[in-house]
Amino acid sequence: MEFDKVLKDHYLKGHQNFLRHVSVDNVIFGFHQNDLKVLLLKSKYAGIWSLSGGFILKDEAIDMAAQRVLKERTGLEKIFLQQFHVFSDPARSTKKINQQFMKNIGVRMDESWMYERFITIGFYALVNFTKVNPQPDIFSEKCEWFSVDNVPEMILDHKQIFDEALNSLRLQLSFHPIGYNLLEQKFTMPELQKLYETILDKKLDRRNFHRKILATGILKKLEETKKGVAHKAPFYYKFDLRNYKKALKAGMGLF
Amino acid sequence: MEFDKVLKDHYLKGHQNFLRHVSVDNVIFGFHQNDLKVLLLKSKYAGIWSLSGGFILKDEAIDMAAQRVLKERTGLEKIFLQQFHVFSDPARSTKKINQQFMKNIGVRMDESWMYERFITIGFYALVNFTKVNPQPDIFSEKCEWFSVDNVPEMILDHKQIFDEALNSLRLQLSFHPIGYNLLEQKFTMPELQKLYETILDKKLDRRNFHRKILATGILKKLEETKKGVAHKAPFYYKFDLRNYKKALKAGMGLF
DNA sequence: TTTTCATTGCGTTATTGAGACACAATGTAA
DNA sequence: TTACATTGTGTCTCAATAACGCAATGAAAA
Repeated sequence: MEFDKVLKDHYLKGHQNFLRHVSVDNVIFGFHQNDLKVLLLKSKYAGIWSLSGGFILKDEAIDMAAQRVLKERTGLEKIFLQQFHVFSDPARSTKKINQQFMKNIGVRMDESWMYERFITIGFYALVNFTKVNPQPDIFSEKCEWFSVDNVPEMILDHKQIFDEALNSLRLQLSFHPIGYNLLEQKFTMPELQKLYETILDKKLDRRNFHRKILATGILKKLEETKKGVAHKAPFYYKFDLRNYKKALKAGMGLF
Repeated sequence: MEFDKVLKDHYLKGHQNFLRHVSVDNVIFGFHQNDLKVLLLKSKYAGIWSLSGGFILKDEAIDMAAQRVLKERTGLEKIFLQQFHVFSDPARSTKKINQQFMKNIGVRMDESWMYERFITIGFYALVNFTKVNPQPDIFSEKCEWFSVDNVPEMILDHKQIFDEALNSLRLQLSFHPIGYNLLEQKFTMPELQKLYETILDKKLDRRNFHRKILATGILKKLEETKKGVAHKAPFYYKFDLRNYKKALKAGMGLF
């Protein structure tokens, strides 16, 4: 089926497969070159950036729906996903944007479930940046990473959803395996520290960070050091998954 | 309209007013006689206890829906409500219970939106026990408080929702005005301590609690003491709302 | 009236933890 | 061979926390 036909079909008959009025939106976080990033899509029709969202199959749990959408976007499976808030303002799907869509797609307001009101459940995802191969889906023309402190204008209330996600990430830092999911398997102490600093949005003392994080026992030091740096080479570390999970359950109250 | 007619009408035509597939469930907490309690309803038709739930009007935000449902149940308005989790297992509305309902109410499975799949958004509410006048709604025969460590069997996944609510309450203790909403305006130090102990599910040192909580500056000591106790009478306190709100924003990391 | 006793308010001490900073070690680049 | 940015480890100070002592209170018992 050619593209326009697929899209029109989704607008006219999608409600046969999906629940009406409910969607999921994923805020996909990655960490690269000491910078926390978020993956956004540019819609073909709206011409503006948005989160990666999708709908819920009639016999599917929302977590599964979020996983499925995430896989379509990143190719990754079994990713860490966390629901954090439901956005339900009746005015959040504004008429203005819908009318733009309507004109572009050629489906009347009264013909499609897509123009009805939607309640969306926000998830945040933590992915390994280097393992992701961003692929725009059929509704999008581009798919790109943005630094979290330099995001573009977004569709609907997606900026608000993004802000909430970042805030939730901050609050749940002590209870979720954020480092484990965002970093490479091997990483250096400065990299881990930068991740914490970015999420918490504050500077931490290098030496105290080192001591505190080691004291938790969640790290295993490797003998290998990083190559090609013009100064003392830092050691690589990896997570001791057993201890890490134990520590998270108790909620390590660092920082 | 008589009762049976109202109910049947809701089953057959409710979807004209409410969103399909989405509901809210409130876990209503109160504190009385040094005991944390939860308000439950006993359904006329299922004959088993449940949380106070409801549906979302076609042009209503979920928070407003939760407030509306709460008012119908407790008579109270402008109550502290916090969404904490979405429950979406496709199997959560089990056929077994629906069939029981169906027989009792006399509406066929294929006739009613009420038998379709529901995703529910969990809220917890903090209310002043003495201001509540529990009133069963038209679907319920009874409405009663239960101690949180002695709850009865509940319908569907409501026990799981309740457990999650209690857990969220624990995690958010430092960020939400839990004491302010659950206690009387005037309260004693032992009462406040018992509330914290119940929610955290652990004993706290009486003297250290006293000192730490006063150090935050969120309390105002009154000159009045409690009457009619067979030992040294504790002073009454009330919250210094200005300082309390300021402290919550920063998140006081006590206990 | 006096004594008893559970409980409260306030205080002291010992231990732990956090933050600030010093300094030697490392390894590429000048 | 030296300079230099950065890392790994250690120390010191101060504040916060936990553990415990004791006198004061006031209704109930004697």
